[in-house]
Amino acid sequence: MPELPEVETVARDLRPLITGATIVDATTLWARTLRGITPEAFAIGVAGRRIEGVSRRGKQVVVSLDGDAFLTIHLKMTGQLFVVRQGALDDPYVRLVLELEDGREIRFRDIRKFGRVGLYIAADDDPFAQTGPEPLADSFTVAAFRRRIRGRKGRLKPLLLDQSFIAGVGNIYADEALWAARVHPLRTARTLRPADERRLWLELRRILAEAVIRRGSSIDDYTAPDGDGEMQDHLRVYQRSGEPCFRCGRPIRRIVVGGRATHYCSWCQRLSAADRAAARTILRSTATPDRLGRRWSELPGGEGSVGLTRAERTRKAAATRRAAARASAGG
DNA sequence: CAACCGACCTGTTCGC
DNA sequence: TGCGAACAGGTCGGTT
Repeated sequence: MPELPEVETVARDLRPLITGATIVDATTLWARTLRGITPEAFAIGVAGRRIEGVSRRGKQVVVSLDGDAFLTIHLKMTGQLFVVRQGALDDPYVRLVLELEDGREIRFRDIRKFGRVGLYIAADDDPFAQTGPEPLADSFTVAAFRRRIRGRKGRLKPLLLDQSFIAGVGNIYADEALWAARVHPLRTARTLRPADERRLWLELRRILAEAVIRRGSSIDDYTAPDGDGEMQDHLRVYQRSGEPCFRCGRPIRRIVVGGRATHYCSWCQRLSAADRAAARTILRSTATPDRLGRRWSELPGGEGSVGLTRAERTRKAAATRRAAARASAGG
């Protein structure tokens, strides 16, 4: 589930590997991977172009090419990028291959086929016209955040996930930022006081910056060309349903907001009476406390550490799969 | 503008 | 043991 820190890591890993290389051909193995262009037109469009750099905008990797062209790569949930020598082991999940002049190839691997690659030549249209500001940019000041959030009427969780509001925030870092700022995910934007706005702005940036340093969270299928991140070991609420809150020890709760799992501490993240009344249906119908189980050592009378929580088992299995994917990608 | 839904996809986990 | 349902979640298009 690549969000801003994961995509930033992929872009940084890729940059020294492919900058200066020239693309000679493209092979599309799943046509819908391409956004609004046929495999034939795409291959013609990229052939002969030199890669001038790799950057990130929101959750997309941007590969700049000569002649005012660029590629956008959205990894969505399971997309991965690898650079391997041509003739590396076959992999059934590779959807697009960019062949390089120097005998290597860039592979876009994507189990669930949600990922999309776009080619833009000579600025026909701006794919980022609707994309919100970069939360880690210097220009994203607390004043800028306040200007954007004021006048919004919705709840904070969906708002943080709205890419036209802020670019790059996904389910993991939205939950983490709200927990760190002690703001309830169902709180409405208009009820935020200046101090709440400042904490949310500060914690959002602090957590995203920390996650970039830690190379992102390697959960499920996410990995970067140079290997897994470690932010998953520093998450405070995400996927910790039923486990104790790191601040107050009460169990983390899980609700569903806008179809997405949302984790929070009902003690540390308070809701006003008005917001609670408005959110009563959500809080009641989707609450699933303790569903994922907790560490034995933390149960009353529990002794020692017997086994792993479900989240831990899942992460362990996922790490094994990622290692296998890297091996089969030849890198 | 807000909120929700189904669609897009596949692999893993869970309940029966 | 096996099978199907539920789940994971980023975004888009559509509806209320």
